[in-house]
Amino acid sequence: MTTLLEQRLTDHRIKPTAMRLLVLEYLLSRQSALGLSDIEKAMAPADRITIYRTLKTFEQNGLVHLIDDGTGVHKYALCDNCDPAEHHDTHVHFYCTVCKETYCLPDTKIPDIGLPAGFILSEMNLIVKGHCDKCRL
Amino acid sequence: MTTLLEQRLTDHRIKPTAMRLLVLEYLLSRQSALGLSDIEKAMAPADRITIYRTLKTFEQNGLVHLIDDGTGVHKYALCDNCDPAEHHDTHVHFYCTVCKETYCLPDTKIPDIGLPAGFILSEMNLIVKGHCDKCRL
DNA sequence: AAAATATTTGCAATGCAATTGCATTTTTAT
DNA sequence: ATAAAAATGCAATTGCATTGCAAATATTTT
Ligand SMILES: [Mn+2]
Ligand SMILES: [Mn+2]
Ligand SMILES: [Zn+2]
Ligand SMILES: [Zn+2]
Repeated sequence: MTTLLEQRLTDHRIKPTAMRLLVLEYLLSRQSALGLSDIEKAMAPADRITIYRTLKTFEQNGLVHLIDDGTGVHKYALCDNCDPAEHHDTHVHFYCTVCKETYCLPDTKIPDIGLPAGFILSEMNLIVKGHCDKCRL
Repeated sequence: MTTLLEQRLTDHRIKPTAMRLLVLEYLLSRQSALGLSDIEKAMAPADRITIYRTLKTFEQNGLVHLIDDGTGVHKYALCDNCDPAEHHDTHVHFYCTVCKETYCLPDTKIPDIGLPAGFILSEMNLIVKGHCDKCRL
């Protein structure tokens, strides 16, 4: 018998170890992007480095994507439907300056940009800061 | 008598010290955004921390803006015409993966984004990666 | 099942860049 | 000239990502 969690890992060619199942389960339970320290706290007393490598494996296999939200801390969020080979997470990310949470906005795509002549685009990262829907006045 | 460099500092309520004049002059001489280490090399053997604080002062007074280009190193570039009080550098930044230089694209503004209901925008940062005009194949 | 191999994990150590504390020097005001 | 304020230089700290390596665990081969 194989659970849904296990299935999700094996679909991305990741062997389902205990740690990996726990991390995946935790990511699924949260709706915002998480930093390594966040996950570390939830997994205590599991080793930080193991979680780090777990997330790296997830990222390399298209299960999570890495978000640079400008805080200096890498955030991780589950991919919607990325290939094990290639990511295609081209959505905007939102950082709430009140609750300090980082959200994926999967339906908000980064618009095309007209670059000066001679500039060739390969990737884009758009991060928006402000107040999230839960932090209104 | 007061030089143009001195004028530019005093216009932003910054007292023109030797170090500050040198850093400003160097920023003017380069067309890409610079990291602290870049400037440090050019100012050798001047102290790194003094340069750091010089740049911080510049930034606080609207003379330079700080760019987070995703490399993990802060980059500094002269502002076009910012108030001493408030920045309004809403342009796109471009990171060339070949020459590793970061460029301001002052004429390429970040387009408006439609956020989900309840999200209030306060700032945006768009960084585009690719090949710059000097690094074509 | 036992041995050999490959993978995963845990701990220690490293590296890198931003940032701060504090004493010293320099500048400005009295 | 003296006192106050600002700028500088050095040392130290912090906070993160990242790697080396040995121990533990899982997988494959005999
Ligand atoms: Mn996302
Ligand atoms: Mn710029
Ligand atoms: Zn919020
Ligand atoms: Zn280039």
